Amino acid sequence: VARLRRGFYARDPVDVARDLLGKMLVNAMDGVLLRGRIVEVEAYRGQADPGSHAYRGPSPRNSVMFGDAGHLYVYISYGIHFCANVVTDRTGIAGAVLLRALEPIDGVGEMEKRRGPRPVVDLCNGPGKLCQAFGITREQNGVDLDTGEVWIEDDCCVNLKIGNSRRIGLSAGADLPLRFYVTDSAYVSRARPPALR
DNA sequence: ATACTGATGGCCT
DNA sequence: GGCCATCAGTATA
Repeated sequence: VARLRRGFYARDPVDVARDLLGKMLVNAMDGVLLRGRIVEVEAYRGQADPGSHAYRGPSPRNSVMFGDAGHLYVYISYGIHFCANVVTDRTGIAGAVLLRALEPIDGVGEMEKRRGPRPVVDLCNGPGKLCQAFGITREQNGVDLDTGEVWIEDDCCVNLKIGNSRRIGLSAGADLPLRFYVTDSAYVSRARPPALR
């Protein structure tokens, strides 16, 4: 049970994405310890990835994607929800991994309080849902996972069967197979992933 | 089971 | 003005 360090994140986003499956997202911001196992992610590149926020170069919104690896990139989705990414790759090279679904482990009561009463399986099975359950907002944009009150730790979870599909909800870059998920998990955002084409 | 829709902020051309 | 890396609700089968 050790916090992942910056070196883990400072690699190609596809490698980081695959290696994040099975790890624990931890939030100690509010005095309650929230913990969830990462079961679904998507990799985003910068230039060369038309589905990425960084495709057209740096901007005020995407600037943390171009910064040091191991920081959170949080943005507002559809004006209502938040989505949380982990910044990857070398400084100056944009790359990120979107956290799409978690299996709730610790602090389930607190998550239910924030999400409203519903089945545990529906607490964190989507990028906006897990941000709501964990209390992640625009305020956490740029938080350092290496030193901050939010981090990811290794849970020694080996033997995972990893599935691969197109990314969800995109038009540009929709054909790239950059979504990864734990095949047997009931906590992913969709039972049937979009076909690879 | 799939299909649509409204909510709603901010970034983009 | 148009377009989203979404979600919960409603409708139709």
